[in-house]
Amino acid sequence: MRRIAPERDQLLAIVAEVFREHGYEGASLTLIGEATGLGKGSLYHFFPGGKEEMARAVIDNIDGWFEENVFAPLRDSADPGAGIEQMLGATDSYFRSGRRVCLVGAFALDESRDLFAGQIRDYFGRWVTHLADALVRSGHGLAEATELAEETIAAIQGALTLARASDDTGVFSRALRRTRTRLGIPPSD
Amino acid sequence: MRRIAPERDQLLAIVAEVFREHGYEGASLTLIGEATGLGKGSLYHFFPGGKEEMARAVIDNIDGWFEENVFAPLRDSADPGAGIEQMLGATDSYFRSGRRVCLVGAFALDESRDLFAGQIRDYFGRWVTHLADALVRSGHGLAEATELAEETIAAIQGALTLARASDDTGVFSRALRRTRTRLGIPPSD
DNA sequence: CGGATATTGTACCGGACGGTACAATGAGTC
DNA sequence: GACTCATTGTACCGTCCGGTACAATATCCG
Repeated sequence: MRRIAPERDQLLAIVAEVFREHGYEGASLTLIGEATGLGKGSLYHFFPGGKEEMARAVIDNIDGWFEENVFAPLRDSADPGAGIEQMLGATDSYFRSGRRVCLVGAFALDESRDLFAGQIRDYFGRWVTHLADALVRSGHGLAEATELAEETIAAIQGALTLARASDDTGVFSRALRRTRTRLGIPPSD
Repeated sequence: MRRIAPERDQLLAIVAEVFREHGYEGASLTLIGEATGLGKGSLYHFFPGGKEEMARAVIDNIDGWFEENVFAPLRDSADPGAGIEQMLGATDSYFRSGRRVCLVGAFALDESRDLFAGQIRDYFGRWVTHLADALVRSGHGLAEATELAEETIAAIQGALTLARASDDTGVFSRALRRTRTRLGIPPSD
């Protein structure tokens, strides 16, 4: 019986960082090898499908993290407002207040989208849906909740782009603060 | 005396499209050659600095287009509201209602940002500044106008990401509609 | 121990990459 | 026509790309 190695998460996190910083095309196997300390032999042992499988596993891993730390609070919190606040906190810490970029968002922009279209659509779709659900449960109408949710996720993604473009994490913090206000969450600081 | 070839704009537009679709790394000289119908000889004749100079020229060209069609109306329109409406119209048509991606935004996300950091910061900085100016002239306080401007550009960028991720141009249209409402511009349709 | 299986390092593959060299062609000018 | 200079096609460069092959080594388990 084989154990599921817990280091796999750590490995995927490192690979994710390479994809995040260099994009799908820019993340060469050499870079991935250097970052992980693994040679091609090992890399292809863990990911026989090569680079594409690595990226797919990375997206799945990110998706799982969001499922657990972002979507679950939205879905399961008795108080939808508290769930939304948990989501915003998790989002802020995940993106390191805008110092980190959204890998899925970056993949969505260039041609690598074609390879991972399903996973990308899923990730954003579930984020919007779960947030909209929470908003409905906190009293909004369905149509308004859906628009508000879509607006929120777009605001986060846009703030990441702008924060990185201007090299100013303030952009991201301000975007999150505005989001809290708009969604009726009491400001955290 | 040499004429400034008017075809240069057209050439840059084609090269821009390749960068837009494939990203900086993904846009190979072969792809650029095929799209433009030019061999390497011609390409390196027009851009002795190679791919990097091509990208720089493309960003400059885009910047020029925005200067003329987006920033100028914001700056020069007697009625700031009309200027903002012109900016939104130009933005919608430039991004083809979300079918097209923002090249500068895409460059901002991956490592190619390091090469073009100045140009990227400039592009977004001027966009935000000019919009904030117009908002001040239409009666907002400076602080509020700045936040509103930053929020607007982030909303546009995020909507582009989301539209592309979900393959749904409705995302972009809805974002523009919300922006009009938030900025106090009467809806156009 | 032994044997099986998981993991690794290394050498190698064909092809594409960005870039260069340069001779041939084109077009405008006197 | 002859000179000039812009433009182009082509062949080539060294390097890195993603991927494969495979033998050597760990690791686990009986």
